[in-house]
Amino acid sequence: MDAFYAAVEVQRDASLAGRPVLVGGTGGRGVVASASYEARAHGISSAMPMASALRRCPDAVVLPPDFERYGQVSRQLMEILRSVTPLVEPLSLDEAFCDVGGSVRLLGPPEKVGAGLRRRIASELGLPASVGVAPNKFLAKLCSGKAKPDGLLHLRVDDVEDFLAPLSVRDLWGVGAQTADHLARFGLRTFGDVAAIDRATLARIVGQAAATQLSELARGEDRRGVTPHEPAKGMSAEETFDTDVDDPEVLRRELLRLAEKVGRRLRASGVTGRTVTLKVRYASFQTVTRSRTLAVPTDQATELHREATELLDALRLERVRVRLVGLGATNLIPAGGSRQLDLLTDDRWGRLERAADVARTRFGDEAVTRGALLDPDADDGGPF
DNA sequence: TCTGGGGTCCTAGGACCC
DNA sequence: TCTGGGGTCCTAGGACCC
Repeated sequence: MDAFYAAVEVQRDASLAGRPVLVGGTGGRGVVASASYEARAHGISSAMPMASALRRCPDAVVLPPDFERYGQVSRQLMEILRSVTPLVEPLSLDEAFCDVGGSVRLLGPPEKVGAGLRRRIASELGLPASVGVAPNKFLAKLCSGKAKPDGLLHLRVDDVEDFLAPLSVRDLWGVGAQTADHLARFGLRTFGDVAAIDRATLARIVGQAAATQLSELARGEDRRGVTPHEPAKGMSAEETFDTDVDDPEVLRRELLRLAEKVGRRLRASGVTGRTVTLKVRYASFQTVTRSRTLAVPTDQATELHREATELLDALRLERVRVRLVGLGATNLIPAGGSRQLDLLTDDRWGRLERAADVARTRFGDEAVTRGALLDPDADDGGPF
């Protein structure tokens, strides 16, 4: 999808059409998550601080993100894609790979399928989309990027080499600003440069794994299949404060809120996490993580919070100013694997949190809250 | 008004095991 | 008569993607 969040907002409010629209953080430290093409004409791009964006374009309309809405539209989008093939692999809310190799006899050539999808997305969702049609995932993604905005690009096998050779290494999946600079120091600026260099030399520059990947991608080779359902590897939540925090109680309370969020999502997905990670970003922007792997995986906020606060205490912050805290769970394991343990132990926290899930599903997210999260001046930082 | 939030993957060192 | 060679897991950091 093109400028997805901004486009959804424009579709919802026609008075925004033709105007520079920015979706993103509206607080002092917000960044642009999505910018309409009118805003991009002013040099605005996503991830830019909102304040800088507004200096470039003071007339821009700034809207906070509405992820519930984007999620709804995303589900409709994926349904449209799945009407063409069950082999749909979402890459994010607004992007997916579709393997239409098996649908040719039924639906016609892939470029015709792509054009049809664009028409349906425009008429049913009222949103612009771009499509890349190519022999593999990497090339298709590359083409969809080159097709933007609101276009379709079909790359035929015979044209791959000529098409790729002059492209910047920045278009290689996995090459960002840093790696591009690094490659440039060795005279590697285009796909052609990377394709031509021998792999052992490339490995000395970017490491073994990256060398293999970049070498193949630069030649247009990508053997990855389209896989509809990859289980999540981790779940996390983090919060950047409007102003830096040096009060340990505030940090602990924020971690409790984040633990609730992560715990709920673990339970909703039916998984438990064995490794808990604390993330702290200091005012200096230096970022550290500390993690601990548990003997028994958990999906409970109380336990996530306890581990995170222990890791926090071990940092011995001494009122250092903190800009962000985050909490994550990785090493995910399907829940229920250790149900016997629940029978043997007194699982009151687990029952309590599952009951709260049910209440929140029925009565809304605000239905159940921890006492410790209600009054900033109350409590000792412990749960409830 | 300097730098969000949710992810994935890779590297590298150390512990530990056979 | 001072120390091999895997393999796996854990931890911390960093690059990158949307």
